[in-house]
This record gives sequence, C-alpha cells and structure tokens, in this order.
Amino acid sequence: MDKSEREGFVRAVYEVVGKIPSGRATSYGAIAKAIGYPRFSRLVGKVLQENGETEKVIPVHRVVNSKGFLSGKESFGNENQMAYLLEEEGVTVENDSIRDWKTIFWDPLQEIEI
DNA sequence: GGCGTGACTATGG
DNA sequence: ACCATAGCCACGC
Repeated sequence: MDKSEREGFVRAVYEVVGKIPSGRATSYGAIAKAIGYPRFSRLVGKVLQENGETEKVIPVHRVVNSKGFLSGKESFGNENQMAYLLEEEGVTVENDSIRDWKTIFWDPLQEIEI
C-alpha cells in the first residue's frame, strides 16, 4: 500500500465513520470490510488513533472492537471520555464494554444495501 | 531485510 | 464465557 492508496483508505474510513448513527456503534473489522479492505482492521484502528484533530468532527467514539469492547478509550483526552460520549447518546457502557452489543452494532455493509 | 508492536479477528479448547 | 493461539498488515527501529 503506497502513500496515495493509504490516503484513499483514510478518506474511506472517515466517510464510513461519519455515517454511524448516534446511539449506535460499529467495529474496526466491519469498517475495513465495508471499504474493500477486509484484512486491514488493525490499520483502521491506527488511522483513528492518528486522528486527534478531527475527533470533534468525526464520531470516532462509535468505533469499538468486534466484541463491543472500548479498546481505544486510552487515546481520548480524559479517562472516561469515550464512554461518556457513548452514554450521552444512549449507549450503556459496563466494564469498558457496550451493553446489548448485538443490538447497538451498526453494519456499514447492511446500510449500503438499502 | 529481520523483528517486535498494536484502537484487530476468528477459532478451538 | 474465558483464555490461548494463530493469522493478519503497516510501521518503526
């Protein structure tokens, strides 16, 4: 993956993350698959971590791992910032995991079908 | 080029 | 449900 390809990848990630509805969340792997890079879940995580500035524009707190665990919470300014943002939109977080994950989960691919 | 690392995931016990 | 393992891939040293 060269520089320009990676730039496209980054834009695609942001595009999908920006479409996640409030009160819902998705996973790194689901995003990777939706943008045509099914095995790049780790890179999705890295891209979101590098983000920082756009944190206020893009709802990166709505992205967790495949089990609904807030694996990226440490990258937010405050300790419980990620959980706070989720709780604020109605998503309950217990032990750094999203409750009723199967219900909260939002699949980008399913959304594209519609 | 080798090696370890990590906001990952699927699978088997 | 929990833990270990093994694929995965960009990146820095």
